[in-house]
Amino acid sequence: MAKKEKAYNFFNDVYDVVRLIPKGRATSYGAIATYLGTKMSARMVGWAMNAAHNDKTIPAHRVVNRNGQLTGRFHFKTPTTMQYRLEREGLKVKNDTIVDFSKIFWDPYLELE
DNA sequence: GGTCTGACCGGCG
DNA sequence: ACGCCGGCCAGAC
Repeated sequence: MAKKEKAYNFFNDVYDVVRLIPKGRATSYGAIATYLGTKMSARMVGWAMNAAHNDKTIPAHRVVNRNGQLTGRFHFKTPTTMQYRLEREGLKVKNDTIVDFSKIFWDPYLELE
C-alpha cells in the first residue's frame, strides 16, 4: 500500500512540475527527473506522462527529450498535435525538433530552486 | 509470477 | 563521431 502511494506521489510530482511550465517554454524529461531527485529515472517521467493522458490539465506537449525532439508526438491524438500546440505558443518546431531549444528551455531546478 | 518494454539519459567502445 | 549498452521504476502480457 505504502509503496504504491509513494509511486503515486512520484507521478503526482511530475504532473505538478509539468503544470508549472510557463507558456512558450519547454523542458526535458531528464530535467524533471533531476529536479525530483531521481535523475536516473528519466524514463519514469515519460511513463508518468503516458498516464498523464488521463489528466488534460497537464501540458505534456511542453515536455520533450534532451534534444528538444518531440519524441512523444505519437502519443497524442494526432502526431501533429504536439507540434501544433507548441507553435501556437510561439515556439518554432522543425523536423519534430524545437528550434533553439536551449533558449526556451525551462529548467525547474533553476526556476523553482 | 517472471519477463519485457517504455514519451530517457549518460557513459563507453 | 557514431552506436551500443546498462540503469532506473512501473505497468502490461
